[in-house]
Amino acid sequence: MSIRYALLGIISKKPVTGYDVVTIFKQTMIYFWSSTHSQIYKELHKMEEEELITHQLVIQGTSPNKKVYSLTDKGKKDLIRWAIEEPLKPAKIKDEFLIKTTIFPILSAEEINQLLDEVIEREQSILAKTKEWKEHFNSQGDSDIGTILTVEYGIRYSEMYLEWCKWAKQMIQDKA
Amino acid sequence: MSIRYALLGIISKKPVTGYDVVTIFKQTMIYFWSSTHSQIYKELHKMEEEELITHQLVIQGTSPNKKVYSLTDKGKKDLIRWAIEEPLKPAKIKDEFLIKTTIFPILSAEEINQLLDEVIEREQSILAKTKEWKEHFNSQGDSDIGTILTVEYGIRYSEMYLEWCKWAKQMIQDKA
DNA sequence: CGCGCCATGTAAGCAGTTACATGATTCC
DNA sequence: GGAATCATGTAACTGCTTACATGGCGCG
Repeated sequence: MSIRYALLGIISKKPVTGYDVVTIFKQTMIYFWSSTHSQIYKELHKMEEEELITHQLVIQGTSPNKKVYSLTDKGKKDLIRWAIEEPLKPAKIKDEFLIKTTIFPILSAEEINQLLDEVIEREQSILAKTKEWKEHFNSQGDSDIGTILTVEYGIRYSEMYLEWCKWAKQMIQDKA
Repeated sequence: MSIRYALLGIISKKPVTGYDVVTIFKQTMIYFWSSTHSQIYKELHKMEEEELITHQLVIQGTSPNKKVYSLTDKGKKDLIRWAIEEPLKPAKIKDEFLIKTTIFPILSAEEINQLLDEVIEREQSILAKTKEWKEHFNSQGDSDIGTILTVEYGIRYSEMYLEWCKWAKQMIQDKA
């Protein structure tokens, strides 16, 4: 159900198409939520049925037509109500690599090292992209406090992860 | 599908009941995965059908009978195959609080502060429990490297989160 | 006598993923 | 000519959550 409020949050900043919602979602929210265009389009339809958003059809001569969504009053009220009244659900992480970590005792040193290197590479690449996005966002002169805070979260998360990997490597070497 | 390997990992350490699997899962894996007894019992049944695990029924005179599960050879092979061959899927986080963060611009200073305090309290309580579990685990003389690494991950994650919250509070004050 | 722990399961429903499906434009 | 981007959707399936359901034991 929270995906709904993530999308309402995006639309609350400015009117956007479904396609834009997907793009913005992936740019600004992958650090703490995940979804696909498939789920997002469905949720937009549901929210429109419930009158939380409306759309205006924009006929574009040549390129495909598009629906530009904006919040209704009801939508804005519901978004704020959710933010301040709805009790916080605990955060959920699903990280396969950490499952693999639990069975390190039955893997060989090489296998463990390969896995760790793989995950370090993955995380470094994510961190680089996040920093790039932060630079891009800063250079736009945009100062949306929400975006500033969540991008920083993304960076800190990746940095913590990489530190932990480095520590884990050391730990394993010491134990061997 | 990964939940399966989390459970196989638990059972690989020593034969356990479904109830034990649930308990151990919640003690050692909540930092990076989430599930419920409902899903776990179902998955155990499926895995037994596929001959990755077997059980022995233990009749307990007075208390309810229990099924003690252990890995089959097939199960152990599949677990290791998964760990070293299956490509890593990216980690997924679902954190409602960070969705709320994105709409800070439409909330009042008090509302934001209340939300932040709430989340700080939540995270402090999680961190305290994790540290407690680490102490308990250390005092057992157990030195399972998987557990050492993942508990440390849990602690570092919570510490990062709290640091970020503190930073966010400062940031919001500076902007005001 | 009630609460928490041990112990196991099922059913209904919602959330989320993957694959299928289409098509124009722009840039190289 | 082909790839990337803009643009929108549906179908089938799997995963996950919430609620329902039961019951004995040990402790205070």
